[in-house]
Amino acid sequence: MSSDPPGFELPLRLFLGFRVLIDELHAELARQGHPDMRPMHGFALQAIMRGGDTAVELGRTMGVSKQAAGKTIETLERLGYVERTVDPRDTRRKIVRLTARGADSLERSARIFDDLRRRWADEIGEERLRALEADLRKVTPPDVFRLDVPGWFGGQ
Amino acid sequence: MSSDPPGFELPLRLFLGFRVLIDELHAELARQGHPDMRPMHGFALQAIMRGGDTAVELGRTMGVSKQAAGKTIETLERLGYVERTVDPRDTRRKIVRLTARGADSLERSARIFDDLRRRWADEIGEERLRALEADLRKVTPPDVFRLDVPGWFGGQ
DNA sequence: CACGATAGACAACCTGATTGACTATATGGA
DNA sequence: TCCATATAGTCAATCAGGTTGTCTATCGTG
Repeated sequence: MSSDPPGFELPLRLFLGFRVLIDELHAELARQGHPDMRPMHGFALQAIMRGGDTAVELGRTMGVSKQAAGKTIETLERLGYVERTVDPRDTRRKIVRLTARGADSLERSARIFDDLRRRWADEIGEERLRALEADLRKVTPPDVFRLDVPGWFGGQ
Repeated sequence: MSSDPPGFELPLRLFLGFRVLIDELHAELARQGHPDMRPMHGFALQAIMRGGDTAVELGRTMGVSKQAAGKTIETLERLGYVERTVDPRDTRRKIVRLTARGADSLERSARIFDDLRRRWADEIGEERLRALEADLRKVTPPDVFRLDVPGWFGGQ
């Protein structure tokens, strides 16, 4: 009977797989006119689309402080991916909205991710890829957009 | 015929899987007497064991500058995970070595990772888990320790 | 023995996160 | 109606971890 692989390989492979996909996404995004996009920006834009329409909301969705979310929005605004307008019904709030450029980057990202998935399917087989996705769904939280992603690696 | 899942789910699931394992590792490490360990520390300690016995070497192994590696070593030294001695044959070099505490943290990590892997195997089946690992090996770089991990997310 | 390469340290700077404090605006209850 | 409290956004200080550039000490070789 063959022994199990060491447990430490699994997280590393998961991370490497993630990293490979994200790196290829951004290499291709750069080729398609979005050289300034960073991994975090895609997550933030997604979070903004799904109801994170103010700094506080975005912070809640991404699991960071409202100040950090505000800085991210500032960066995205400077890069031309979002714009802010005041909420006429509550002048404290500043509504964040994707610009055409922001929407374009998300559409291209979706297409590129589909292409990358197809390449993995070619490599390991569509059946195996579906199984891999189904298995990961079993061992990860259901809501894929509640990432709490930024800064959890290494920080404090 | 059923349509493919959207491509963007794959990287997110990979990341979430990674994150779940790392978070549980560190929760358990904290319970076992290593509350100060951060994800990066584990990688650095591993890299130090595998031939990264000076700042320059560690930097090369981890894909960061020697200055960044030096800062990491400083942190690990302050936390009591490594110690530095001068190389008697080359007084420029300062040899980094794991302390007993550093070695203990790696042994515990290995055991915890094995336990976590077993839990995944219970959940999705040993066969499926082996298939998942094998498939990921096909689509990721061979050397699992050359991560270039720090700072690639969001940087520039 | 002198010169080029290497190891480590120091400084300045960048990014992205945090907490704390402050201002302005809403909102709900006495 | 008015005041207390909660909320949105911003500013400032701080931290971690990364970068590049510079400097010194030491090594090793032609």
